[in-house]
Amino acid sequence: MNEIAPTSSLDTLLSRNADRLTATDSRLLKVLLQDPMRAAIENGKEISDRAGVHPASAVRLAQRLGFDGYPAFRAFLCANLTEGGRDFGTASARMAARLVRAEEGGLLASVIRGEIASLERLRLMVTDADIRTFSNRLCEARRIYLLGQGHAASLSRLVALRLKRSGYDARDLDAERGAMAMALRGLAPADVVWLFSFRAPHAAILSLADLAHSQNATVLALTDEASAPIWPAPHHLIRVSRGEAGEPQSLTVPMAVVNAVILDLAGIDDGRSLAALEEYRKFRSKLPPDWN
Amino acid sequence: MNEIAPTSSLDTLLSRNADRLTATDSRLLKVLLQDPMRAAIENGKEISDRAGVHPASAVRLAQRLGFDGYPAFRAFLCANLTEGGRDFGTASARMAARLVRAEEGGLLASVIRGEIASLERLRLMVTDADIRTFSNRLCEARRIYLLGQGHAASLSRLVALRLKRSGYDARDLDAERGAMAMALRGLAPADVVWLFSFRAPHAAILSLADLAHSQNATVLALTDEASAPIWPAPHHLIRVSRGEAGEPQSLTVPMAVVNAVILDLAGIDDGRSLAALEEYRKFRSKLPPDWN
DNA sequence: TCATTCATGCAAAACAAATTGCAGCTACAA
DNA sequence: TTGTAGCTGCAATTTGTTTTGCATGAATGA
Repeated sequence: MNEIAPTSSLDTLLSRNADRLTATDSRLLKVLLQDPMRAAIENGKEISDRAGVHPASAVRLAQRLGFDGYPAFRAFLCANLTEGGRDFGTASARMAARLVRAEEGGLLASVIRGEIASLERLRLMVTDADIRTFSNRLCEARRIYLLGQGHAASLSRLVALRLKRSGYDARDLDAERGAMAMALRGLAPADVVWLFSFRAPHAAILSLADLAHSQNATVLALTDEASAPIWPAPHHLIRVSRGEAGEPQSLTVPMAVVNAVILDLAGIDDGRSLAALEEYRKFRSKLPPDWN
Repeated sequence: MNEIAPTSSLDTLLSRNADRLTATDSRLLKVLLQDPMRAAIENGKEISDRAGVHPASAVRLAQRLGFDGYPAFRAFLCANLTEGGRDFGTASARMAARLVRAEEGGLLASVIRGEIASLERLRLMVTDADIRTFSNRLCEARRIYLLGQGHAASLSRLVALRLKRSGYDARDLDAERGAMAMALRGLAPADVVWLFSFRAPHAAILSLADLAHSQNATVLALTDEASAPIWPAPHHLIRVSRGEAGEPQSLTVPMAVVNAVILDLAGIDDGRSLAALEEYRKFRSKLPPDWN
């Protein structure tokens, strides 16, 4: 059997063989193209059942298109799907879509609308009890380790800074790349590890979750809907939506969550946060004004 | 076999059975969670091969999680993947949930209200023309240097990351602490320096403004009302209010501004941003899933 | 009208995946 | 040390999927 050039797409493949395709093939292709994602997941029998044709026809279609057999065809579909990025809503596609929509009432207004809509949705997805759980764990923690990757790293950095100013021993592990083993040396059951993940979790996140579990430390996680689950499962998880309406890259929603947690923390830690903040302010005012 | 409630997510499923899971299960789950999409496409044998365990272990994992067998588990993964991506919960369900929670004036609700109020005020303080000025300068820039201190550093980090992904030569100077002289070596009139300052400007901000002026580079600044003036004065300044109503430490408002700028940039740079984002996505999809 | 061609379904065979009993192994407790 | 429980891989079995030979029937053209 002749082999399929890895670059050729399903479209070109179909148009090249358009004349050779039969009525049954069309029925199959109709079903197949209607939901390529599903087609990539199912096997030949399921597809042909859905198309109302015999499984043998699926095999013959694959062969007519130049594949060795149905499995080879399915593999091709999968490759097209994951690489070709059918993967619903790519970053650039979403940005483009947004550019179009931004017409009405100006760009900034549209961004603001989106952020507000995302915040409104947050109200429905997270409860005060979720916030309280997080602040309780932080309050009890001996030390707090924070880790995020990519955009989430900006957030973990911010949280580390604010927790430090509130008198907590917080460490942003992203700031200690390359010396992470050193930083994590003393990870103990009394410690809390707080993970931030907004897409597929980076290996470092999973490794840290693993390590934390093995050391019996408490694991908190703040993720979005797009994020794949973290394993081992965190002890406490807040999952927010950064979706559709909002600017997908924005950290507005997760930032609102951490703001609420840090604020709640100040309410339950018997003045520890407030005292530390006050002390920090005083200390800072004594320094020459150009110090951090 | 007990059946899986259709609502339960993989997360809850895993945490519910966390204690029953074995070392082999973890190896499987690690592989599986690293690329759930791929896992949903592959069969039990392929997954277990990739995890380096016997196919039987994949079957047993599925059974331990309460499924009849591996195929049932895979079906569950697929359902999670296709539904999770889409809008879960109907509009009416969300409306109902909202009515229940609308009354309570909890902490999170008040944080959200504050953030929204701040965003509303932003609309009045900044115009699309301001945004456009920034995006124009960025678009023309040969190279973009970013600097923020304290909380603002989280923002400059985020902006640097996003500009880089949009195909611009952006450098977060905070990441190069100690080597700043090195990083700024080639600062030229064609360059843009973007400063972020939300309180009294740190000495480094002022020095950089000074240096940029002496080299005839363009200086942009994003500050808040509390910030003392930057001197020499930046060529373009956006000043936002993070005040009273909102959580004063929050970066929501300045982040909305940078989101708008980056979005506007994509609209005026003739596809440069969109092409770079697309290329980045493609490149990324070719890497093993645990790379950043 | 008849012969040829080709698409299709059927069913059997070949192949691949999933499942399960079994035995070896390890960890832990008595 | 010995026993027990439980995890794991192997291999045989069961179950499911894919492929192919064959028969049917429809369409085309001589």
